[in-house]
Amino acid sequence: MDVGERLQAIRKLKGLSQRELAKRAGVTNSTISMIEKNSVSPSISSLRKVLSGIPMSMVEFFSVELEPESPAQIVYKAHELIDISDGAVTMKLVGKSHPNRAIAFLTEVYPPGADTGAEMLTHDGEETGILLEGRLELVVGTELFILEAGDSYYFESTRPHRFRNPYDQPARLISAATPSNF
Amino acid sequence: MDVGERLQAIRKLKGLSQRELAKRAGVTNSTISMIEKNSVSPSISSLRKVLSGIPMSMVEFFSVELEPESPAQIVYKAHELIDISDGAVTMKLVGKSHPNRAIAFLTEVYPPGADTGAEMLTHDGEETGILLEGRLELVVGTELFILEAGDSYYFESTRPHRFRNPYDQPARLISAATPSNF
DNA sequence: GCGGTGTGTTGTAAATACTGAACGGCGTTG
DNA sequence: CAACGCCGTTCAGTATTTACAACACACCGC
Repeated sequence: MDVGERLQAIRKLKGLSQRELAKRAGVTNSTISMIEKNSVSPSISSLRKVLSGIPMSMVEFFSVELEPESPAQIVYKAHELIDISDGAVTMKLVGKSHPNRAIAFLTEVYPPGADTGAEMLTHDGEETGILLEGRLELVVGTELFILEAGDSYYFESTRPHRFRNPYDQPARLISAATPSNF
Repeated sequence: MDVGERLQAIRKLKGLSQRELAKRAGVTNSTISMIEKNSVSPSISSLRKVLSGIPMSMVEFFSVELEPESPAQIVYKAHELIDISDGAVTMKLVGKSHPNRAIAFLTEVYPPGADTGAEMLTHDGEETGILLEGRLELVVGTELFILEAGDSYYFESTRPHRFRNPYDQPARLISAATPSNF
């Protein structure tokens, strides 16, 4: 865990010089130099000042991955999505070549009558989505919502939930959940 | 962002006294006291020493959620999304009442000529999305992609990237990123 | 060659953080 | 009520970090 190395890598990634970053951060260039050379261990307040010039949060700073990423497919045509349909509901997952994805991003179609099941779903994480067309019924906890095209939702997946399409038109939506369960 | 308050909350959560934590961490109790009272801003090295006595990483320390969750709105009508538009690009965020959301889920519109800027973006996390209509140019690292309606993408946000719409039709897409930067 | 502008590094003096040894408060035990 | 143990705070001295101002080097235009 090398603070100086991290700072230097991030600074260069942003294309900033020590002086430029120092000016934005409200510290002197020598401070940046010494931090990067690990000849000092900056105080939290001064590191935070430095990061504010990037800008970047403490959490980001300490969790940024410095190693170059492995090559993976980036763009997917519609037919390249993984079909993980469950029963009547059509679900297609974006990013098949990302085995350790953080986000499950999918397009879903609920035909008339489709349902995630009478038993409410509960799992870890958070989920969100937006309805593109049709109407859809969403139950979270004891609350029931009727979603219409353009409506969106966001809730903690630990709350019991259920999706259902009791209408006579298919409902099409795009959703995201984290952490990914697939 | 109150370092002292965080440290005290975490220490008490672990059932440690200042002296006990100090002993495990290899610092003096007065150091802990002053950090908790915010009468000093500890150096990275000493904060790291302190955290090693818990034990806890820097990332954990800065990302721990101290407040209990408040009940939040679940369903949002189209007009209830937060507008975080940046220049020409229209961006609307789902889940305004989730201040500590894990996912940034948004609808974006790139009018003709819109661009995230000549300077490539790099930040923590991963991002994904799907193009609903129009065409959009995506650059990741040294690769250039042309997205068409129905195409999707998925990549690590640490890779320099840029979105641009050089075409004469607006591009509309839905995206998800984690962790949320907003 | 020169002067100008950019880079990162390095002395020194001032500001800040850390240690070690006090202190006062609080509950328990004799 | 003393004596003890543990708690968190405070103070003075020491150690570390920071700002300011130089410095050395590289590049560019003239």
